[in-house]
Amino acid sequence: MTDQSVINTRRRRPEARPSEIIDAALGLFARKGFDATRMDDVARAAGLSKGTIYLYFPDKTALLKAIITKKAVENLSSKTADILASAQTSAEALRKFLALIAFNVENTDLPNLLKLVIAESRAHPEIGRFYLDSAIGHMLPKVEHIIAQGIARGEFRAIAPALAARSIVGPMLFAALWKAVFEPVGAAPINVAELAQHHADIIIRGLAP
Amino acid sequence: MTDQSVINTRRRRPEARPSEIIDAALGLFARKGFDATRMDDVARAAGLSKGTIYLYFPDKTALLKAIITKKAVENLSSKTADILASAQTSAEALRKFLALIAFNVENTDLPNLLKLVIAESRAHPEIGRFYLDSAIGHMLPKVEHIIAQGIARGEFRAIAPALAARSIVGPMLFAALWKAVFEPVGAAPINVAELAQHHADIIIRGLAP
Amino acid sequence: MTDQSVINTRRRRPEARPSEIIDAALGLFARKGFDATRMDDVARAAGLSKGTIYLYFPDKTALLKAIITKKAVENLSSKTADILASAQTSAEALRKFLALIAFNVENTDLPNLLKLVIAESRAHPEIGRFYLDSAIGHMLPKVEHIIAQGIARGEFRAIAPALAARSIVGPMLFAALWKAVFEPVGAAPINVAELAQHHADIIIRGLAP
Amino acid sequence: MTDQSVINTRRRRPEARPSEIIDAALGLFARKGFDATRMDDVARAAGLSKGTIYLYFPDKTALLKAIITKKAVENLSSKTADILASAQTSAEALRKFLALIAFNVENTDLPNLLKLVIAESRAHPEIGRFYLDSAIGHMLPKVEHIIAQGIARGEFRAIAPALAARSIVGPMLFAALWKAVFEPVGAAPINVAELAQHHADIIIRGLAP
DNA sequence: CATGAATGAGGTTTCATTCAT
DNA sequence: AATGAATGAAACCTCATTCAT
Repeated sequence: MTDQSVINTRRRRPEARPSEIIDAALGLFARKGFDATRMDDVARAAGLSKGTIYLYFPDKTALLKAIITKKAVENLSSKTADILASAQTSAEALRKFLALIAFNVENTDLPNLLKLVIAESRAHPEIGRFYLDSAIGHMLPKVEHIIAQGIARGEFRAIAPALAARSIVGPMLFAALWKAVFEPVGAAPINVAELAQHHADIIIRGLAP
Repeated sequence: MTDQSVINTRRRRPEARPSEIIDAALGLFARKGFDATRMDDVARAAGLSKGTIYLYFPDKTALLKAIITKKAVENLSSKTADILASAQTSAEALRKFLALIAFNVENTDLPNLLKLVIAESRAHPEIGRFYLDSAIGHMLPKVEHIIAQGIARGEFRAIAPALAARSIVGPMLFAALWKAVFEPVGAAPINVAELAQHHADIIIRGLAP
Repeated sequence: MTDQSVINTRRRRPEARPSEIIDAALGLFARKGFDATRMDDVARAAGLSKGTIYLYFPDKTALLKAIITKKAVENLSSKTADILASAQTSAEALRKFLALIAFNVENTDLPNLLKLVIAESRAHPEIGRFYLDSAIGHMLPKVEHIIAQGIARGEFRAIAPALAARSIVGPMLFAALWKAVFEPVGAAPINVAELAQHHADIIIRGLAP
Repeated sequence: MTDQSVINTRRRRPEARPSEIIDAALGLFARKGFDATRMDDVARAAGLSKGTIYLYFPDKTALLKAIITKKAVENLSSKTADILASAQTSAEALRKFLALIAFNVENTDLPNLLKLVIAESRAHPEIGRFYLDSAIGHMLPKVEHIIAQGIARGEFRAIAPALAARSIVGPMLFAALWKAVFEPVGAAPINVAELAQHHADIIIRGLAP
């Protein structure tokens, strides 16, 4: 009708800017890699001009860090807690946990995020460190806790929870990288949910007293 | 001591040159990443001048491919076959296989190679494809074969070998990336051999009829 | 003589930029040759930095092509048509045409442009082709037309217009290359206007019935 | 049928080496241009190794100069003199001269040599100067002499020999460049002998008293 | 004489970052 | 706040030239 209807860049809630930029950038970084993505590409994808990005992020690396920070926390399922709490047995908790990870692997940026962290952590150690602290540092203990609880309840035999946890999440890492790295170059798609369920079967039997 | 000890690089081309360059490059690519490594760095690390590299490799990408090719094949344990053949039971084969992978993860370039493949496969899809075909395409079938054999022998219950194989190798992938990605940024070192053994325990019990 | 007089190159992009670059480049390419001219030289001559050139031309070759395109068209005397139209006789048209070419040889970039085309057409065949199509492809037919008209009018005897045309323009080519190639290395300057007039005399007599 | 029969590089008359190199180089310089020709290409074309060239020529430019020197002199028809001497009239001399040039344009390296000189004379002024002195400096005076003689004999009207000479050779220059520059990029081939003859007709009529 | 492996200076091009508007 | 023209450092790669054999 009037100018009102024109989506004016200068009028859009500017508080949302950083988030818009981050989303645009993750898409590109994940698809093309950090180095191969130009700041110009990010700007265009965010509907802004190159210079504007620098009003919100001091440099390209800061943008990468912001992405990891935001997405790692987002994926860091606040849901996890709820879902686990609702499980009646440790075996059920394990199944639900693996199903949740599988869902994230199949439906979120998690695989690409992981790939990004792996690829860039040498050049930007803080990235690796941050992901280690926030994402992994939160996940592994939860699994270890499930195991320990299962042992305490007599559901599982006495094994080392730290090692078992890695036995449990390893195949999910496998699935994530398969999706992010190998499927794009022609590997047969993997059914992550099925793998998670099958893996849970083996593990739960393997942990039985 | 004397001039004798000075290695003259203008000596006649040793057949070993390409291999020397590859080794020097893998170290740098793994430590600093492909893009962040300058051809000059590679040259210096190999004790040569920049131009000399180009006598053996047409460009930087070719060097990367050569590394993957050589190292993937090297790590592609010709030993695997022998070792597996010597196993009396499928369970033993599984243990030996995991121990072998663990050994490679702890003592060879495998983790760095893997990280390199993951990091560069988007920019250079042939790299990912090649690794998929050569390394992974050889490993997974072997594990699947062990499982299938175990089922046939009545050692294992009837499960899907393809899925079980991923349950088995997943934690080794976890270990490799832990070493290559997270230990360098401060994560606690992982005892891969122990993890492998522990994982084998769980899996073998989990597969029991 | 204050800061006012300092031209700020960070000013908003003037539409004239490409033209400024082209002019600067032609001077250098003609003086030093295409290969021997560094993009840095062009940039400095245009009062810009190296990178800026690439905002307007994708690469060095594109710059060369743009020069040829612009200058060939510029020299492609739109005037030719007018001037020829005003001639009462074919002989007069011939004289005027030769005088016009002579003027261009003495007062425009034509000789240097020609030299550039000759020098670079092997490495960049499109350059040669383009010049052939645009410059030469327009000039020769005009001359042939004058001849044909002269024959039709009975001013000239019946000869092959295509061959006669080459007899007519040849010495102008000679003059252009003399100026561009040999005068710079010490040859005695040539009076092109005089040569044109003298040549017209010979030709017109030579074509008389 | 002993080693004798084996063409041994090290045994071939080494006095001929420079000449062999020059011939190989001219072919390449003419076909690909001076800058685009690698010393390696020259070496291979001459059946030698790169280093060997440097035993005969101090650098690439020296090789270019040697080519111009040798070929300019070769084309500098010692024959010209004889042929001209045999002419009964100045008109006949003119015809013979033009026919000779046409022959050279069609059957020798002359066009490519000319193109080479034009292309390289700015970067290597001695080249241009040398060609000016030797080739052109010998040719033009001969033509001027024919004209002067014709005037003296009453065959031609009184015109300026220097200017007339340029009217005469111009179209041959045109033909040479047409062959070397424009035919390779798709121009219709020119019949040089025919042009020479036709041109001679026009000129001789044009010079008639 | 001849070789060819080795060198390293030098040029084009890219792109993160700056800054006048 | 936003723009986008301008910058210039940095990196790949080429190839004339050298020199140990």
